[in-house]
Amino acid sequence: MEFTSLLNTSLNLNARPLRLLDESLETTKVQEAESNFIDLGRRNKGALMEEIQRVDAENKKLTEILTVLYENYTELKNQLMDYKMKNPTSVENKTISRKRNIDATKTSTNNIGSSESSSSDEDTSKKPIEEEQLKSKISRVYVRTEASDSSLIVKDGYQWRKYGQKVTRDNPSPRAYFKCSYAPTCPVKKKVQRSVEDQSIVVATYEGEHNHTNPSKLEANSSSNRSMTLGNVPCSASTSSLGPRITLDLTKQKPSHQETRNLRPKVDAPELQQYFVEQMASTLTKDPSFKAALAAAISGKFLQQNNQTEKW
DNA sequence: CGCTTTTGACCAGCGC
DNA sequence: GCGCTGGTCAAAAGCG
Repeated sequence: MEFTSLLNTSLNLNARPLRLLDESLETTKVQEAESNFIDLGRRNKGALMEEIQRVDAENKKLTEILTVLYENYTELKNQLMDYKMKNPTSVENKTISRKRNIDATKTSTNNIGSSESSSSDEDTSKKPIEEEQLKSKISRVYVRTEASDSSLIVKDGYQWRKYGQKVTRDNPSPRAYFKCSYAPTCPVKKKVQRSVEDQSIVVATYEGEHNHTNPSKLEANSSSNRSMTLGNVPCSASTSSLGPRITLDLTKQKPSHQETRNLRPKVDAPELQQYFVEQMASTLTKDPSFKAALAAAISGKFLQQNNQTEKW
């Protein structure tokens, strides 16, 4: 995961120069500032450029620190996952029944950060092959939504038909049952329920594999799209009737990260890729600090361009 | 009118 | 055998 290197942490760079401009305004006569704002900018141009360079260097240092922190976090997370894989029995209740055992295993892994189900039983040799195959096709995704939003809808690009809803014992929020309705023969089912720990997180459990292509992919392919590569993560941007869309291909990673990929095999599923993309876009657009930073960056860019045009 | 959602009833597995 | 629980069915209601 090289997301940190892809993140632009320099969004606040322009905040300081703007503030510097305001401070300069206070030291000069207010009337002069109002009558000749641009002239003031010229006089402080040297100081501004120096400040920008200083902030830029500071930003690079912070980016490096952030990168190191994220690498340490990823390393720790991998070690934790590795430990869980090697000691699966430590989180299981051995006395519960086989059917309930599956649910118990799911519940035990019902934490943010473990984005998949990796249930492994001790008596695997006794189980039918079909059940094993079915279990291997169970995947889980976590969707952060508004806690007040009671609709258990997880947009993953496929068409789902709700066929039931049930209140379970271990969770006060109801569990919704969905079947894939895009193809009549598609056996995929989906269970959606809010997390017990965090009501703003919706847990979607997928069972089976789609025997058809993702409808949203067909739509995306039909529209004009252009591809680009951000670091090690290829992605593509496209426009559709629903608005601009950015797609990250999370299946392509560096060879040195094969271990990490093995720990999260379910991310290869196309519906999960779609889900992650939508979540990232949703999180970014909902974040007010991101909007503010983006606005500051854009306004700063305009200010810089104005100074350059004044210069010519 | 056809499709989707809602919701109570029903069924199967399991523990006691 | 009975009760509990999760999962599914199907009729009714809602919606475009």
